[in-house]
Amino acid sequence: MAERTLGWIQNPSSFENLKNVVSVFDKNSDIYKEILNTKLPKLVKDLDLQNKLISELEKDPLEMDYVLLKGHGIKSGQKRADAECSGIVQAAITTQGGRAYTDDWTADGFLRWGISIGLLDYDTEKDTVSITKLGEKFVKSNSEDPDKEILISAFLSYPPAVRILTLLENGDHLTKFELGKQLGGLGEAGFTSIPQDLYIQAIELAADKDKASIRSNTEGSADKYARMISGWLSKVGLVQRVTKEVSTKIGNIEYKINIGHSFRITLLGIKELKRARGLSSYPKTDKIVYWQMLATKGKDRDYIRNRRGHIIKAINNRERNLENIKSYLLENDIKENITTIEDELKVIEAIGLSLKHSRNGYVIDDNIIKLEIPRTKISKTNVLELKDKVRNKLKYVDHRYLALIDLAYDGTANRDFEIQTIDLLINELKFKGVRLGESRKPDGIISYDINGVIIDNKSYSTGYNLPINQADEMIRYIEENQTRDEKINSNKWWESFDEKVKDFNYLFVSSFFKGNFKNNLKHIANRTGVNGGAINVENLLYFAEELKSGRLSYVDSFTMYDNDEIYVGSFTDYSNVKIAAEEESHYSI
DNA sequence: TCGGATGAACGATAGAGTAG
DNA sequence: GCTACTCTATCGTTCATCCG
Repeated sequence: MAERTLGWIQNPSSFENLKNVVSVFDKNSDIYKEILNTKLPKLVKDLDLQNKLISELEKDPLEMDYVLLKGHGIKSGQKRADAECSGIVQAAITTQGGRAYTDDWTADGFLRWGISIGLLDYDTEKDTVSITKLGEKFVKSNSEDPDKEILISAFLSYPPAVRILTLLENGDHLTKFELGKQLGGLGEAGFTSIPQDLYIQAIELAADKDKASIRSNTEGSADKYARMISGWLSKVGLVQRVTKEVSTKIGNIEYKINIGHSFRITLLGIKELKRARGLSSYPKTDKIVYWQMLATKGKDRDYIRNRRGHIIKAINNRERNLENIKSYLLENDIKENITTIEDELKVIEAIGLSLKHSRNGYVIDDNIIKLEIPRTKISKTNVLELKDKVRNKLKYVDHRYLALIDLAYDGTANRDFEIQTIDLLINELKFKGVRLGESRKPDGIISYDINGVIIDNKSYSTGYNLPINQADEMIRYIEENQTRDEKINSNKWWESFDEKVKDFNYLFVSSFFKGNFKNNLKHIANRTGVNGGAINVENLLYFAEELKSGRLSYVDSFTMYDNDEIYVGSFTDYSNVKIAAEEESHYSI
């Protein structure tokens, strides 16, 4: 079975191009003829491939191979911009720069789009795509209003679009960040969302020349999904794009910026949403839920897809309580605790399914089509084990922050790890703070009353040994903060500390610590006279839990920096902290 | 900004190498 | 010479920001 991801679409937005792509599956369309007779012979240099693509297009019925539709990427060493046309769908789209074909990723996006909203149909076994009745109708329609009508019903069969409409339903005016945060995997890998107030802070603290690029370059995947879906919905009149003024406080000053990617529902949107739910005389709209849309990224992708898929099956049009869902999962070789199931239900809701909760349990009352769960048994990795273990211990901290575990172990996610760590400390907890994180600035700082902490984040899949150059960098920051001399560092990052902060500590945060890090912690303290510590992501979350539950006071929390690794030992029901630390290699996959 | 475009991470896979 | 396994180079998939 081919590895595919469906349901989440990054690039496509133009209805015209969407129609071109669906038209590829209609032998009578002009696009079909042009691709077959002109574009492929001209654009595909590799003659073997050209013949393959042409004979694929001449098949009857027209059920085409996903790989040949999408095409492939580049040979190693090549630039993407130099890639030749290698797929049928690539040839269906003329690019922004005026090139006669697009790249494999955008082609993949258009295929995903057509499949996800039911204009195209995907066969998981054969890895092929064909056109649906609705797709045929879309290709044949040749004016704007019927197009819109078809697309509205297509979008209403796409759960993430229903999710966006539902979030806006009560009249809220939401930005792409506010929507993205509540869409899909809720912050997990593949669904990153930028915390809005950190975005505002970043723009406000940046030099004028940098503001525009921060605006255009700071966008998580989920934020982007929200922007694209809202964009489609606004083109068919279900939502309206209205600039929103948002604000946040840094210190005692309130900063305001405008975010253009903000949306409201329209009257038509409310009406169509009701119709999709079957609340009028219309029948309920079927929901297209491919197994391939239940998770998108990471080693545990297939395991999570199965877990979510079985939970959906368990309660689709049948009410079950948590215990019964748990046993249903067990029958399908998935052993999970209640907390995990509760969190998964939130994700299922955030994907856009209609989850109802009553005294007797949970039910999804959508008519779900296309959901087929493969029978192969998959076990979870140690990172997911850790995540689910910590999940079970967090009663106060929002489980969204479990994403920190993914990020800490994902060596490529350093920036997001910094952002989400500061987000946890200032938005979920009561610290004041800022994420700094540019060159010659610490990753972030936090404070509470007179106490301040300089924070350094490092995401590493195999653990962090705090090398001496990183320790020296921390020493430099501590000394810069002590002398506060503009001549030494002109960016004056220390001014982001509240004025009353007098006592300072430092902190390293990573997946887990190993090697010589303890000596380097002591080295930092000896050199600067400032005490600090290192905390692994697991204990960071327990630390947050202790603070949020009130079992640990903010003032007392500053006594924990004693130039060693910080364990949250007082944690109830957690007697094996030390053991877990000694077994750290256990999580170092 | 809109509507994609890009470089890169990382898993999958095929072919080369090798122990037995 | 052959099988079964490992090791490596390349390929394919999918972001997570980037950008004309």
